[in-house]
Amino acid sequence: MLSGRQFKTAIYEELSRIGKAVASPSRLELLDLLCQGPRTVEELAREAGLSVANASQHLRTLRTARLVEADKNGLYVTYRLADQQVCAFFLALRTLAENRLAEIEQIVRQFMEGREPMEPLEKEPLLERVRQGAVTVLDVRPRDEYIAGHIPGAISVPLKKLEQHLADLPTDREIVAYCRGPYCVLAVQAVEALRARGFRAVRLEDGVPDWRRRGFPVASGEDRDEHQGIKSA
Amino acid sequence: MLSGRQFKTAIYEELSRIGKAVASPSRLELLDLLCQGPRTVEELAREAGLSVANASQHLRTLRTARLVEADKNGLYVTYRLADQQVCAFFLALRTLAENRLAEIEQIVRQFMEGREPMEPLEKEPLLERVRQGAVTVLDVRPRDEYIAGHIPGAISVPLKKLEQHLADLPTDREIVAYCRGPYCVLAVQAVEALRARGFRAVRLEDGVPDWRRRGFPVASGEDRDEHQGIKSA
DNA sequence: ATTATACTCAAGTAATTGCTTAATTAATTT
DNA sequence: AAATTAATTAAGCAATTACTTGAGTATAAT
Repeated sequence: MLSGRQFKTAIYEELSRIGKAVASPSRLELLDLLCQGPRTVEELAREAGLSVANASQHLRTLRTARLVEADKNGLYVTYRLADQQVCAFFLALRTLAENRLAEIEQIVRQFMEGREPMEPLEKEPLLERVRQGAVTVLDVRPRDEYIAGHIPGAISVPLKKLEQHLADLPTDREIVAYCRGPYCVLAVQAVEALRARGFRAVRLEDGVPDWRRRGFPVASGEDRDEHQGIKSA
Repeated sequence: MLSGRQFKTAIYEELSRIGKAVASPSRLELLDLLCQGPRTVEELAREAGLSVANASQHLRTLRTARLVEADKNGLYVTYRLADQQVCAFFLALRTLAENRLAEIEQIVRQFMEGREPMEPLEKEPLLERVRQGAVTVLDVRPRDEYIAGHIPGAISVPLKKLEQHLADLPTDREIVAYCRGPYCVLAVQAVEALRARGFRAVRLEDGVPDWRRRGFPVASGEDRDEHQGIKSA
């Protein structure tokens, strides 16, 4: 028979499993990456700047908290979020941090200083134009992440392959680049590269998880070449 | 100038401040209590079963993460959530844990075993009856928490004073008791006491934060004696 | 079979965290 | 002024956590 105190202790102990899982910067980065789609240990480790052994251990921690799941195909172990709710929770944590910790805005400002402003003055109109397909939308993440989920109508142009696709991009039309979310630097670099070559480009801070949270539809799979008349390889 | 890696490291470091804050069972219990309303250090320590010094330290940690704020009136320091969003975040964490960690359900089952079932078979109809005022609703938390926020129409009968109010309670009408939420034992004890005395009583698992999350209105301040014709002291 | 690859596990260590006790500060009461 | 109360802080210790290195396992390629 459990006493009231024992009961509460046991319950909060369980709740803290989730808390402990998100108490590490590395694990938060891994979760953020997994919000983009499933990945192998090696890829996650590389993206997050961790040793493979270290990433593996962090992933085990996340798995014990039941936030992620893994399965093995051949040599590779692919990790993925155990549930979309985990992504929603990550976004809730991120948003809470953004609202409560002024330091975050400061870090972003510090990173952006010296660069030209690349977000449009007003965010809502941009979202509306993206939603209506009134602009050319570039998904500059690695191809796998695009396939796992992307903004409908967006074309996949991984940052690394941007050079090869410059000829296909419109010079007269506004280009909107997005990547994983507000703290991903891929779209920032894409916009810089595009502007340096004379394109009209802006960055959308939202990633697919943010887009989904707004209630907007998400497409998945390969893109079909009907979009904006561009083939991406 | 911040490199991409430095930027990410700094950002995830910040995000982890929130994670670290909720990585401890004691701090989660304190947050849960603060979701009910502002409290002094001593009260929080007593409710959470912590020494005052220990509670004070945990509260400092929560304050460094900007999740709570404190101000001093005379000898007393009153802590409160820095924002309602913090309560929403706590609920999100709790719900995620409930969905992902089967152990929680097991702990609840273990606690409830041997007791008569006190939740109604269907939860939605109960909520509807509570909302319509079709039942007598008892708030069995300490009076301060009732004043900070309660279900409209509920009357304040702190568990400790339940005995004194038995005469005022209806014997023919269903009584619904609620407290802080699903892991608070006050309403469980209240229902047991009421049933032992022949009342028809059920427990509502929701606390005020859960109720608010459903989008239902929350009342605050002293109750007026028009409700159910009962005066509570 | 041997080698290579992707990943996990174990051991070791440095750093951090959690809790206690005791001292200290700040405001109030006597 | 002295004593009391609420809360914070400091010191100290045990427990936990984070990361590295090196070994071990499972699968695939040669």
